[in-house]
Amino acid sequence: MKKSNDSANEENSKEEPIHFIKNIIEKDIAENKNDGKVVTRFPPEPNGYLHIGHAKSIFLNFTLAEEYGGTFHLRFDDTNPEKEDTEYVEAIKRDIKWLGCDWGENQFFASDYFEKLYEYAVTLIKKGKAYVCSLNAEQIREYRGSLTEPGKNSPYRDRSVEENLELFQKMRDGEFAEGEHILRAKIDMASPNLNMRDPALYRIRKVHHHRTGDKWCIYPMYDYAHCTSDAIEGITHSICTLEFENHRPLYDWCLDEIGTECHPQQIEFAKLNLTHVIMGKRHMTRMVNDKIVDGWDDPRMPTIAAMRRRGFTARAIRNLCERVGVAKRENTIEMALLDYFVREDLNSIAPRVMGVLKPLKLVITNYPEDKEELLDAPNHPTDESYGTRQVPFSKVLYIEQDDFMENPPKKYFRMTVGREVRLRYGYYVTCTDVVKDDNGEILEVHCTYDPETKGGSSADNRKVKATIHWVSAKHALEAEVRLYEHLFAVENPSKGEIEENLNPNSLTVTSGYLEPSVKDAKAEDKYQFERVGYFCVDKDSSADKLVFNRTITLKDSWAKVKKKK
RNA sequence: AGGGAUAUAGCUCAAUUGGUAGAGCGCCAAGCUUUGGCCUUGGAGGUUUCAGGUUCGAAUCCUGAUAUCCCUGCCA
Repeated sequence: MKKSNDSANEENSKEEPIHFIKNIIEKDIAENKNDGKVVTRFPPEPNGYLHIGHAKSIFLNFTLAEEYGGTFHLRFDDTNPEKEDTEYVEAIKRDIKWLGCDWGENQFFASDYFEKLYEYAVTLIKKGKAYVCSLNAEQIREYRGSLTEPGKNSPYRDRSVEENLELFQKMRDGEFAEGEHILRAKIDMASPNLNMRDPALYRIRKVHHHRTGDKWCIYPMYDYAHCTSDAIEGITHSICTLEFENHRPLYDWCLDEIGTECHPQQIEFAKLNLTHVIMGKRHMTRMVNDKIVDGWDDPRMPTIAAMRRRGFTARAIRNLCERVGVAKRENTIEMALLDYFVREDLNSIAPRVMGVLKPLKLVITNYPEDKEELLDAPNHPTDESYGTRQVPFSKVLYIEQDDFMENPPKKYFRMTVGREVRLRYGYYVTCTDVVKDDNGEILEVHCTYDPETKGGSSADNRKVKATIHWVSAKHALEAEVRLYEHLFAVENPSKGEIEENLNPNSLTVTSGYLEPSVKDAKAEDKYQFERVGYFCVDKDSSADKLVFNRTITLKDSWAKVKKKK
């Protein structure tokens, strides 16, 4: 366990890491900007499940508000009814709650502001800063110009305020077909920033909205709805990802021209990427629809729901997000770092049990045929509050196939003929011989035990090199065990070739023998199967059939030694 | 007439604002251990993208290159 006797030093090391957004906020507070208040928000579009990249943004916004005595809002950015659904709203809320970020009363929807946004648009029209354009989509694209060439003005750009007002009202009233007109900002068709070339503010969509129903047939665009929603909520720091950097001038333009009292500051940071996964929503949706994975919460997915099901903890995810920091540099985090935080947290909280995944029968020849004992075993190696349990012991056990070798290499110090090893919490046993079938396959291993070593230690203090785990065959529970590896075999799966880069071993379904103490385990219960890994009860588990997910293996330095040879 | 952003260890980030670069993970060792886990200690690993310049002194300031990412939805 980690210990430090230098309290000052420990205090320092516990401080939250500083980063450029905190610097901005601290400067703002020092200058009493926004009356020294901090209001942040997480603004998901309810059109898919949240992934670990979103988690970083959620933690960032939540902890910033928490740390500076501010407020954290959850606002659904539901301005595109074609893609959005309440199913996603519920899933998103569930995930954010699980992460431990409480938005309290501050749950909002951009769709709550549609009326206000409409009024703002009228304001812009009256100021001559917005106009109804009747070009079709293709024409608008042509008029926009290109990256290297300026665009040209729409022929409808100089419509009168009165005409614009009337047309916009009619758009709202449903008098036009989709695509017939849009409302555009009047900015600068020659701007080098394409977002400023008279961007669309409203489009006609005769679609049912999951919250407003059929009340509206015009819907605001992101650039217009996001800044105004932020302003309405009194957001002080509107944090988003790098790809919105080019949108910031438009964010500011809208609020300046509308003249909102509140003008939040948009700040961009680099989103989190992870090796061995694909996080793009489109691609994840495809993997779900094409049954490459078994749903959004397939434990191999990088979604919050999947990680939860897999057995990762919110704390591990949070520690990762804090550790990787906040910066503007594009980055891809090694999965090994996530693994580290998952192991770190699980090591401290997961009760220990014994389970054998690849069973090999071990017969203790000098142990009485019908004898059974209950052996005391601590549930946690360092935290006594976890208590102890009793594990049944008998003449015939299962041990792990990997824990016996007939012809062991150097440095292998588990069981082999003639060697004494310890059965965890049990006895010292010495292997005497091996029983094989006609093909030479090992069927069972025989050994003798030393009755004087009960509990796993000897009076003469003699050393054994190895301790191996076991399960009493007679008492063992059989369970389905799902073993997971990276979904993709390569670090950076190229997005076009999902199938080609899949890891064929990403899921192995097997069975295992577990000690009886896990009989009543419930979904999401987490254990360490000693010496094997961390496991979590799956939601598919039932009293009749236990199902465990392998969250992650233990670090295995023997595997490294073996590999080097 | 293109614009915006970013470059420091394998990965992710620091560097008190001009005083010869540090941390976590990863990697390699050793110690400890009733988990080959945990824990402890040590080590390797840097032309700070490059080239000039200013300065006693540059990751930091100046000039100029280069590389990578983002932007031409009536998506967000």
